[in-house]
Amino acid sequence: MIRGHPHSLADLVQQKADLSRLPHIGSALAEKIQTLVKTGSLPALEKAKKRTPIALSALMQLPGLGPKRVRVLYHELGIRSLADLERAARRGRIRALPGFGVRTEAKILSELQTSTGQERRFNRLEARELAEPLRRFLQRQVGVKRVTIAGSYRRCRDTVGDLDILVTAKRGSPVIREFVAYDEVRDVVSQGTTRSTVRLRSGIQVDLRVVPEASYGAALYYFTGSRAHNIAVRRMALKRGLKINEYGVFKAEKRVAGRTEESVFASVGLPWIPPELRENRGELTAAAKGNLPQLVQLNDIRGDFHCHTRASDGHNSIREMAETARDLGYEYLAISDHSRQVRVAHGLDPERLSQQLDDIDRLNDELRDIVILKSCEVDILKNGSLDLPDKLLARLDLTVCALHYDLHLPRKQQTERVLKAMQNRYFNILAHPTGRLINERPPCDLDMERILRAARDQGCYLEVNAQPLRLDLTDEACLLAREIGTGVAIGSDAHSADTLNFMQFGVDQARRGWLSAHDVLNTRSLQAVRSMLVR
DNA sequence: GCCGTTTTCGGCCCGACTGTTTTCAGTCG
Repeated sequence: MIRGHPHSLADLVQQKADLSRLPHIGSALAEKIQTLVKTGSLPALEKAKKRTPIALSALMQLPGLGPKRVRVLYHELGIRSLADLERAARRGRIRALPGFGVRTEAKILSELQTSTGQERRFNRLEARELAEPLRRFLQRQVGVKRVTIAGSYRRCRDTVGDLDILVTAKRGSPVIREFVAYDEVRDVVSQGTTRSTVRLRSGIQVDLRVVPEASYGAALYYFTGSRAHNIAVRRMALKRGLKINEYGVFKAEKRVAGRTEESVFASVGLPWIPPELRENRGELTAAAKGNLPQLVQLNDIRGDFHCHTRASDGHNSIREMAETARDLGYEYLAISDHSRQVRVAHGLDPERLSQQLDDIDRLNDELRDIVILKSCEVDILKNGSLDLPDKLLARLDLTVCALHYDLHLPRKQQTERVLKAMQNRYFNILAHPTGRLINERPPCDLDMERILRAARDQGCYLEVNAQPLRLDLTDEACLLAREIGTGVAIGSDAHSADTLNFMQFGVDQARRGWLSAHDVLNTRSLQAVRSMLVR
């Protein structure tokens, strides 16, 4: 709850807000949070640390070991680290413990060999490339009707830890046997009659669930999650004397819903909630009040403000990019090559940019059904000034401004840097605001709330960068933008014509942040965009 | 430790798979 909250709880404590009004925070936690913020330490935590070695939590990371077994290992054998565990297992001391046996001991040893301890998450493109071939494979199996990838993949999270696949099939279908025999399977974790778990060579875990067609809606709902959302809805059901499981909604023994997801939601008096919102961060209250947002869709997108050509580090010409954009149904496409500071990407100096602007004029005279906008991905220099002279920026239709260097500045300095850049009247869109690269580079330290407020007040926009490695803003930052009332622009940041369609990933991210078409600049007509960009 | 168009006390989502134990606890999603 705290991690997903748009505001820092420390700020809320300073403002003397009543924390116990937040969901899942009662009087006890509110008091502890206050103590933590005010004193920097927490007596209850220190006490718990004394009672239980903190290292024990590492043991629970191992598949098959939970709190009960770790407790036995610690109390009976004094095991408090992975090294202790391995030693005990090799000496055959674990098999004698109550609740353990020879097989469990062997499994522990084998997990110690294979598990790295830090399972990585996969970005959306990686996940899609692993999931789609498997989905097609399952679809071909005898007796299979539907194959749907559920879980965080369906909720469009920026990364997924595993794949959850739902299959509806006739009784007796060999789909699970075929699943564990899939070519990419490295090892089989479990295999039953209705579900199975495997690990693929890539390291990703895949959970397969097989249910009859009549349970499709209930199973899809259950398997989509999130867990927190499911638990909250099952609670609502309990209050109505209903039970929800993956087979349907039940009143006593009688099945009253479950063929579709809509029927499951209806059983607790709610409209269907889009998967992207199912995180138990307010969607249930909103749905109950009829206040769900009308989420932005790919169809709403009328143009793209961020793409590259061969002039900097892209792979296609302006014409090729524009024609592809036209084929995607866009009204406009802004060419935003790098500015000179970004030398590794062959960034444009004033002379080359000005040549490009002339080229765009000529192409616009020639091309029909698409307007090319003049833009540039202008570097924000360390002192907060822009990398190109105002005189040249004035010739552009818009700018997409970004940090590429000095990403490690302290929070205050980094924030001031961006705020100063934003004061330039030619600054329009802050591209990939935090600079994070998923699994590669952490976000830079920015006071996002201040930046969002300043952007709103000065008529600037923040980008939701659609590159699967970036997805920056995060969904949480989108939520904050929505609350503050700051507009966003979804940009593909395409470096080739065939990746202009990464736009979908950006739209998904905006949807997770509850944004509607109204909140997104590039759902507007060209005429509206032109006037909205003037500061 | 949270929560309450039943409740300020007594509940707390639900089911599959595995392995150990002979009917189920532990773990997981």
